[in-house]
Amino acid sequence: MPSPIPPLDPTLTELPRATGLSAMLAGRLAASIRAGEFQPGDRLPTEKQLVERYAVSRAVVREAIARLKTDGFVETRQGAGAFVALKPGLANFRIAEPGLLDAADLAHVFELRGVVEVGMAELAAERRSAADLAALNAAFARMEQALQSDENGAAADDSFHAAVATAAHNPYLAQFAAFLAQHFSATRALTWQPAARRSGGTAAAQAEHRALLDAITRGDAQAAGAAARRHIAQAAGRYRAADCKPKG
Amino acid sequence: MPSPIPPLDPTLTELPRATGLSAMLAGRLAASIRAGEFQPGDRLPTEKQLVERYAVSRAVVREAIARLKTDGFVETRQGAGAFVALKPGLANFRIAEPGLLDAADLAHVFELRGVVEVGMAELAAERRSAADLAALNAAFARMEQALQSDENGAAADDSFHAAVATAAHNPYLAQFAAFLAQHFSATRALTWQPAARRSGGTAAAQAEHRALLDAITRGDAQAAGAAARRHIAQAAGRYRAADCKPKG
DNA sequence: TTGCGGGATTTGTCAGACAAGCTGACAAAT
DNA sequence: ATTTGTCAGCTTGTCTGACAAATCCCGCAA
Repeated sequence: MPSPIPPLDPTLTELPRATGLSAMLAGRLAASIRAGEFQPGDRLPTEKQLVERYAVSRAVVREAIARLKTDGFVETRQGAGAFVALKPGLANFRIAEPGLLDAADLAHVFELRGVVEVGMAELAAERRSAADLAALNAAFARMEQALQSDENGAAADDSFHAAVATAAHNPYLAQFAAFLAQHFSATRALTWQPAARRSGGTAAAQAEHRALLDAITRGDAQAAGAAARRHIAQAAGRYRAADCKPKG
Repeated sequence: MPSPIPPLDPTLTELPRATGLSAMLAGRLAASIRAGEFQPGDRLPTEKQLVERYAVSRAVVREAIARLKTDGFVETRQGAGAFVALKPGLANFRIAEPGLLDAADLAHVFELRGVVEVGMAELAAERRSAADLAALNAAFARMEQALQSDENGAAADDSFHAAVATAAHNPYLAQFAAFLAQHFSATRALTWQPAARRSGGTAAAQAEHRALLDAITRGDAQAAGAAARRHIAQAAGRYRAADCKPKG
């Protein structure tokens, strides 16, 4: 008889992982830049000054600076120094950790996701191949079965949205959608929780999935976009409802 | 197993823009991960092994690993080693340097930009304030003046698109649009070059700007989205035409 | 004023060392 | 036989010192 205790969920075991002095220093410097303490083009303190100021070794300082460099906040020139980038943070697009966003920011990110999903649905309707449709139908069928048998269809839900991304035939669009979706895994899990089953939320989401699938199958870009827009809006509504529930 | 990565020789450095040994090493390791030579969850070679294989110091190796860490490709655990992230490269969204994209990739990025710009235009039409409209009209007037007097209106063009982003009242959307637009500064400059003036391309772009401005002023989201879509499509067309021109 | 050293400064790289934390194996205890 | 304690070896994190390469700044000369 194996242990009656199920294995720990790896995603729940890594909370306090603010590893390292260099990460802390990088965070403080980035905060200083964001706060406007250093203007674009300004020179940062030298490594020696930072070593003395924060009482860490030069290795730590260099690692922190390197992190800011890859984040696009600073640029360094050998012999000259480290300078705040002209367009800080525009070298790559990054969003704060899922748990660190307040409600307003989350709404904005959700809206960005909606824009991308709508565009993706329209393109998917125009470009879907036979193989794309097969994948979409398979994922939909798995969600349908999960809905009937009270199983958790979150994985099938993910597969469905991934299939839409594939059908749009644009790897950058798909990668960005996956990047954004990452921040809303809790939302999708919510759709398949018992509370949502009882209130009809799960069935409503599935109806939205069906509308999207039908529009993509017909090749109706406008309808697909509208269906995606409705799906995202409803998901936002369900998320807000669940979020406010503890208050009464 | 033979080394899948050829040794690094600083004297044969291929890309002078990747300043530094650590950047080169980081690029090679990232390429290996993308190529699937290391699967998600796999352990990377230890720092000592990398030091011996590439004949660089441990500082270089550590800086390269640190870069991959902030890029979301690897995670390190003290005492255990460095591991390929479960979802490599999904910690942030990044696009290759403007000069390194081939035509197909560029088209995909352009399409992504179109999706975002359309959504942004729709939201701007719904949310624009009086101040937003004033900024839009000011930028449009500057473009109009540049068009009449044969000046370069690229800066005003940037201001106009930035004003649309502001009017959408979503900082994440605006930041992402700016991030993408970065890769197409050449396209916007193209619109205001003498060749475009003579062929009427500049005037056509201005007409598209006017349609977008009118729709946003009226608060007509659908028309604003359509105008933005047309503007991006035309810009793509102008860009392709200019790109193929040297061939004949 | 302009051009040109040349020393001082700063980042990039190297080397060695110790501390902190993990892994696996072996011995001891139940 | 299973569990627990211990330990040795390995790996990453941090510290220290040094040198090379690139840049900056200031004084000097034409």
